[in-house]
Amino acid sequence: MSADPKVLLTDLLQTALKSVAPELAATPILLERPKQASHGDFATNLALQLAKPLKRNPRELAGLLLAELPPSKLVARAEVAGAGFINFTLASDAKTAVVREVLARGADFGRGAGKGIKVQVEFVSANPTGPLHVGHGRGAAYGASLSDVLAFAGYEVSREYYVNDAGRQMDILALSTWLRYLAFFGIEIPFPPNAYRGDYVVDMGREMRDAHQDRFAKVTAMQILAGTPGLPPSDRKDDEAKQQREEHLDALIANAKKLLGEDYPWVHGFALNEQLGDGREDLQEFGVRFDKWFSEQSLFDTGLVERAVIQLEKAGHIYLQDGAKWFRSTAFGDEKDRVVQRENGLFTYFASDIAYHLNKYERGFDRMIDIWGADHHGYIPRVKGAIAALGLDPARLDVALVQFAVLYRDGQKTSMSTRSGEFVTLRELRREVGNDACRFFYVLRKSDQHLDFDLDLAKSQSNENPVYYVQYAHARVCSVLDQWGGEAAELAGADLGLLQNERELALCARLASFAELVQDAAAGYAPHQIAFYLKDLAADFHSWYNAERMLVEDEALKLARLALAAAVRQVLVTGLKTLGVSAPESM
RNA sequence: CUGCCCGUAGCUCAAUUGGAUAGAGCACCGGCCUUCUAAGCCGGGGGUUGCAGGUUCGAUCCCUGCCGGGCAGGCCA
Repeated sequence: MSADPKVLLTDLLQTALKSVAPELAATPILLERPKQASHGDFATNLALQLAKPLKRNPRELAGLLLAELPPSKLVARAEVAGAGFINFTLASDAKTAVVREVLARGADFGRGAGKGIKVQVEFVSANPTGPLHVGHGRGAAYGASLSDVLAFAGYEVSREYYVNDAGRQMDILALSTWLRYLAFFGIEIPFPPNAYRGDYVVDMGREMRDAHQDRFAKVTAMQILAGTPGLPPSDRKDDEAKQQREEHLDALIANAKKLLGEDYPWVHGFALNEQLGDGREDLQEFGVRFDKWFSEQSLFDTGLVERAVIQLEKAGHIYLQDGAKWFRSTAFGDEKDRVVQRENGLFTYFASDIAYHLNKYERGFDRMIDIWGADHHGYIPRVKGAIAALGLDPARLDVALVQFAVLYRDGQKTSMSTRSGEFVTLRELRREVGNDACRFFYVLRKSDQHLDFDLDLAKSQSNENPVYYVQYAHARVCSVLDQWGGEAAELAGADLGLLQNERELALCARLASFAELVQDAAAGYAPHQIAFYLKDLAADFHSWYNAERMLVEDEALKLARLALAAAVRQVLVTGLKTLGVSAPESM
């Protein structure tokens, strides 16, 4: 017998449909759980759907369907309501059966059957040029939770971090580190304003000195500055001054490469590994793990970037202009064409990104999800365009945009400038509010919504804090089961027919909707739905807890209630786990 | 100027993807601890879903036009 009432009702309706309107037997049967308890446990709009093609009154059709509906012991009541809905109320046996199922399946309750669909989720992918900040934190929390929800829903998930280890930004970091290192030997030039100025760069310089003494310091300030255009006055903000600063920086990088020679890759690699390692550790502490760290440099090393551009060229989507190679992305809906190879022969970031996505497709993922900061939204048409131009299906790629998080303290916005060096790092945020509150708050909003992150609320150990509210429900169950002291096996045989009051049946209905919710959250890339569900489940539990006692004299009733409590605990644990939040046994 | 996203209770946000009387939390008011954890519960007030049209049995959701806010528009990443 199918334990799933939804499947049963679908079958019953199918039968009724065939006899009422055989020509429309293919009409999809939608069953939803009404928001209002008075509308029963399930409702269908089938009659409303049929009304138009049959040109008949929906309420009348609903009545005909009801008349043809085969009877079932699990259905206590079925009635026409509203504009033509059919509402079903389940027999209480059918409602409470879920408790036994939760206890039997344990951590697997709610898990979707394997779909055999391979999904890759790429997220964070921050430049390893400094500490992760609170914006990356949201991408990390969202990506990790989404991945876990997808995996739990039955997809084969691969979590990936794209490491931008090639390109100018890394050179700037290497230069910055070297300059800080040199300062320890009294070799100093004015520190470029557009280089990386954070304290962590000074720390890396110090580490270099401690490990290698003056090995990289056999130069003079004069040599480093040789041939550079110099810096314009710091108060000049015009375009010409900005450009001169960039040229100055590039000249310094060129000098560093020349002066360090074979040591330059060492310095570059040192800075990269330090920052990448720091980020990896940061994320690991945050409960965020990746299956693969994909190197951008490897795309150049294996010649894939070149191959990707050649492939586009062969397909006729590349043209030459002003000495550069342009991809005709306007042919694929982009606003303007984009350069893939510069006049100086260097490939653009876009070129390696095309290669990266080509590589993803070649690895055979059925679906790919890129999680980007919302400021990159303009980048979507060109990437999808390039994928289409390569003869691949862009619909297999979804880009999920994550809006910025704004921190509030004492009702005031806190600054998160990345330039000044006073930006708030993910690590600082985690230390201040704790990993659990961090993870939960980050996914408490739809990802494409701006997030106001209230630091005071996240830290408060009070009923205002939704994290504690959910965790507290879990701790309460633990406490009661602990005081009972019996064996879990005793609960499996409890007489669930004794669960009869409204709050108990509501709790059962909530548990029964979990698997469906997981599927919805996965399909909509919406882990926030898990968070809201857990809040609702906790609320149902707290309400029941205050209204009824579990440890009552009546042995059978006690077991039934404890079984329900244990089932609630299991789903709380499962749900919190997908969000990366702990479930403490006492608080 | 152009493109994308957003606009829901005083505040922060949901709304089963087009469903029934639009829901929570905070804030405000009033109750509940000699009984399994009061980090909890129960009750109350609070809305023309930015505005104006359109599509249909039915719109917070889809289409058009305004108003307001955010982001983007490099041979940067």
